[in-house]
Amino acid sequence: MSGAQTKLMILNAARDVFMVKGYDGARMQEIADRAGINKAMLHYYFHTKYELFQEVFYHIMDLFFPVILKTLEETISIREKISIIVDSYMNFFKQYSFIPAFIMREMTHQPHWFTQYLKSHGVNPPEIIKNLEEDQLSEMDAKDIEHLIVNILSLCIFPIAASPVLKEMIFENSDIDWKRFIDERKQVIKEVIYNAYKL
Amino acid sequence: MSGAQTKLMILNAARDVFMVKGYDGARMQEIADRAGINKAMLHYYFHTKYELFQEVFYHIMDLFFPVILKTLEETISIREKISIIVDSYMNFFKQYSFIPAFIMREMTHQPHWFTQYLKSHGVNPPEIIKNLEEDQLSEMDAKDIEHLIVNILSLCIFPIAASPVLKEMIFENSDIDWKRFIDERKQVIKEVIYNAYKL
DNA sequence: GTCTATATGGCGATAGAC
DNA sequence: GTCTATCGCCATATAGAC
Repeated sequence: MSGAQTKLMILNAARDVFMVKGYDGARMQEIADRAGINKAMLHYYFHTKYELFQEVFYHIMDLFFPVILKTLEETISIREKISIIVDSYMNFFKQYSFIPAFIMREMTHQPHWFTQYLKSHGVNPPEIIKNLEEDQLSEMDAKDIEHLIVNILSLCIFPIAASPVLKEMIFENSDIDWKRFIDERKQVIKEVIYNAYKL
Repeated sequence: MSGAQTKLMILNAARDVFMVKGYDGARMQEIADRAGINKAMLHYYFHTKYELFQEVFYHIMDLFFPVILKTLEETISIREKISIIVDSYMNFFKQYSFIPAFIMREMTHQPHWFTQYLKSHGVNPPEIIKNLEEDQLSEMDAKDIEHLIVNILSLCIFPIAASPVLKEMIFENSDIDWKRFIDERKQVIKEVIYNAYKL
């Protein structure tokens, strides 16, 4: 098998294991088994566990972020931006529901990975806030916009990150009810924000 | 020193270490050092690492939950309940800001600890939702209340859990700005919810 | 590139003297 | 109750043949 193919199989296997076990809980043996190779080969392609984790982490972030950044740059109303961003988040989480919990978990482990990634991709919240403040016509100031952004992130991300508990406690682990709930949320989040900020 | 005192010192040390490193990342040696004893003593008071972690986890939960439960049982309007619960959460997080991240982290490790704790303390969301639906006078149905509860939890918990990233990205790690932001949030969350649901 | 075998170190846990 | 010393295991990582 070619090196590139093997490397990809390792990255996929590593992603699956890190996702469930976290960095400390993951075992190189389990990653090797899942990739169908032996431990020595892991270290041939990725010298250390740390290096392997970093590659996995950045690959996941690259799935996640470009969508959001692109939306923010479009020249549309704040109401439309919110609509597109909420849809983007929720559609993305439908497919990759494990990512919010993964990021929150490893954030406490290495908070700087995440912020360094964001900065290296040009994310600059103070600038985003300033632009939004100038763009729109209502009387929101910078402080209101800070809260607006955090509110949208909270409403989109938390329910997915906490889904194991919410699903069990509220819906007694019913897949059907949970799916219905998540499908409803796109519209619910938009209505909450529009009503709250009169957009 | 008396056994009870030593045990308490171990629990405090263990809490601090588990909080930062998580279950898998925590080291019994580090806990012992922080408690000012040696490793053998840890196993004298708590037979295994797992047993020690469980005691720490339940102690933390006991700080956290009785407040919320008591509020839900009071005979007041839904608007007043929301006000008290948001205040309780945010006041609590002011002192114990590490708890949301800790719970979310160990939730993925052992989702059942958390739900079992909730159930053993009489938390029963379907019943809470039913009671709220019958209580109040507006036209909210059960589905609306499910989302209302998740929305409040999201707005209160997520910003605290994600604080390392938010603080760095939005406020460039300024303690003053972050404190101001958190102080504002109590009122912001209530206004968002009241406006969104016309309460 | 791929394998087996092994090095090396750190971990949780225990034995046993005091 | 408290200590020192150590066991036994399992983790990451490497050496070296093919």
